Amino acid sequence: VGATGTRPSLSEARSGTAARRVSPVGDNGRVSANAETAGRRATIRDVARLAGVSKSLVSLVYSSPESVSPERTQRVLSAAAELGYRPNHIARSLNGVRGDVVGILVADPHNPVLDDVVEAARVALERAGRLGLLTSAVLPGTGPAHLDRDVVSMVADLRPSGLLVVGSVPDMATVVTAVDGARIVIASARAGGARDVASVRGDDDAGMRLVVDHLVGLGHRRIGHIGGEGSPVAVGRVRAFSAAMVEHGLEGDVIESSDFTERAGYRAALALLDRDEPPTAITGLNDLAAIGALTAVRERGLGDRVAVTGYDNTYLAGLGLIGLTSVEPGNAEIGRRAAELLLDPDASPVEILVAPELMVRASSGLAP
Amino acid sequence: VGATGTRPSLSEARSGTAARRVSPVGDNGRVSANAETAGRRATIRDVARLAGVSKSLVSLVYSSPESVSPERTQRVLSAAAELGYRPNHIARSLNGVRGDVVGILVADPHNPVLDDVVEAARVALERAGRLGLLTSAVLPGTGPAHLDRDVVSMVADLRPSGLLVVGSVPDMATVVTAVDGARIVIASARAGGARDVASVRGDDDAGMRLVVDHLVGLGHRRIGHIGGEGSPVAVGRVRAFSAAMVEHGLEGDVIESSDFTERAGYRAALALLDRDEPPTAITGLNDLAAIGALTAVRERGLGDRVAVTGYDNTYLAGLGLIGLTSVEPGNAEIGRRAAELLLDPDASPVEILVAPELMVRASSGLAP
DNA sequence: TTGTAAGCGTTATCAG
DNA sequence: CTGATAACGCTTACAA
Repeated sequence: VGATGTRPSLSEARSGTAARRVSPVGDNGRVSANAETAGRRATIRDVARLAGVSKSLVSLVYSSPESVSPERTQRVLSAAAELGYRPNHIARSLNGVRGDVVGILVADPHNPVLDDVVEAARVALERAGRLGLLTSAVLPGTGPAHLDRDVVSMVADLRPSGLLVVGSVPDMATVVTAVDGARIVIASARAGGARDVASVRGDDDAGMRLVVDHLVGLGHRRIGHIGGEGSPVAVGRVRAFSAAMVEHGLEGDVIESSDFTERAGYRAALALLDRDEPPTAITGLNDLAAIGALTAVRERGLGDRVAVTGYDNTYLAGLGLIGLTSVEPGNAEIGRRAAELLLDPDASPVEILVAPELMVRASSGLAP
Repeated sequence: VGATGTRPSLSEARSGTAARRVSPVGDNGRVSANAETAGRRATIRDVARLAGVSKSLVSLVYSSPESVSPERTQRVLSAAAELGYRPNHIARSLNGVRGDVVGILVADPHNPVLDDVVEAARVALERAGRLGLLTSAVLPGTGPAHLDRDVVSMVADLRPSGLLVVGSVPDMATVVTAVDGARIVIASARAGGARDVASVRGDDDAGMRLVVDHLVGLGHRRIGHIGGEGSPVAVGRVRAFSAAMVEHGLEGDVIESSDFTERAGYRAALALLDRDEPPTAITGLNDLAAIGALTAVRERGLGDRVAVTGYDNTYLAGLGLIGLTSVEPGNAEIGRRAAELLLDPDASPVEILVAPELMVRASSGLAP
């Protein structure tokens, strides 16, 4: 999964055999307890009754197994298995317990970059035996994105032991106060004003430097950048681009783009190409804008004279028909390290930068 | 009460005074209310005290507002606002109430097609004042995808009034029994064996017919299809393709693809082009496979002789450098109608097919 | 080790 | 409309 350039699509479904039904329904003959459990989820009480122990003991088996005798533990566990019992995290959390639930709040489910981060984090959480609850924090639809406070407070009520925020969530202050007490880690975004919040993100300064070094190494001197003021990420990348250019004694030609879509990238690239001294290389703040630029460049027949680079190394960049040089920000590592930070009880609110890598493809050739 | 105006608003961080922990017992005297609420979420009791009404009345205001006098309603509401009170859905659900929560279980968060469905559904749910909780139902990582039972049972414990399953979730039987009693609607997948479950999906038969009609209309006679046995969706589309061909008195050339990635589509297309009588048009079961095919076709310089079509009309298809003719399955409508079905109390477990639309782009031209 | 009882925040019921 | 009380499933003192 997640191999660069190819990605399975929607259509694959898991055509497995219908899984064995571990049902709470009373179909396990001899137990007299089963009459009660018909039609509803088995509770701790049902388990206790079947195992012939007390309710508290059952609870103990799950919370501190070491303090219960192996024999009784076994009795409880097999009773639980027979009834298909699963602890009710909801009821548990009502008690104020910060248990094994970890909330994952993703800013934009559409964004494939965030998906990669989330996926890696979920794997890490699952390995650690935690229950990662992935939710979308942002309301879709009308107007500018805004925080879904209902969802946030619901997750908060669940008393997660930690909260992983992936991407730029609109109103972090609310989130922070809502889950008051849980550890928070932000992935793929800046911590912003939030206090005592750890964050893990890609090192955009290093990434842009990789791009510029690469292009300068190819002989390019006049290099343009399509970016702008639209978001913290965009602003950071513009700065990083300019700084990297200065390191080489060059001045970058920055053009602002209204948004960061293919179309906007296309238009911005045309504007750059129409300059008196047009750039021989164009860097995009993301892959989509860069693809728009690439389209413009190829349309003008400049495919082998003007280099184009993207950022994020989404699977778009790896498609054969596109072949866009792009910066891989290390999303999997970002996700993994964010999860580690969340799980490590004595981690401090650090800010971790993950080192990026340049994926060179056909779109960036030698300067003319 | 002394609390008036002294309680910090929610947006104001509690950075200043460290939250004093107040013993939860024995403090319900006449002590000013604000002392108690420091450091913890306001509860219905806090609101009742501040508004000078009973706990039950506060509950009533939220559950059946019409049965409470406007004056008291106002008192309660402003007290709630002052305290930053939000009902605790978790506690509510413990009680067995099927309230305004709707669970959304998405099979694969990576899949942009499902994203579109989910987005439309969330908008519809929000319009209806429901709280849509978007979660991922499938565990990432090792091996074949399998259902995250913990997440499912957690959502079930929330006692959602409805459950929207988007995409092909591995073990529907478990899901159905878990949320026993809630209405379930499946979007963008077949109901499978599940009983009494409504479903909304694209009409793939119609979609494939659109494709074949289009190609035949362009003069194509030898038409290939890249698809296979990998999933119910793939199987359905193969059948639909063959049936549509038969309608025109033609026989389709179907080639199986190991998976449905760009790379696999590329290989399959090469195999088709190497036939003794190669097809003049290639239909892919999805956009990604079709893009692989398109790459092969263009590589061989057959770009204007061999037509290629995709399915799903993902944004890949619309990119200028790709320009892939594709079937738009109406994902937004699927999501919207699924949400409607979920909300309508007397909807029956129907199976709704949404009519697709063909988006013609540069990849499908006249037959030679 | 085990059992008992209180309590988490809410809703439902029911007599005032 | 109020106030009291019992659930919901679970945890956690505290007592046996």
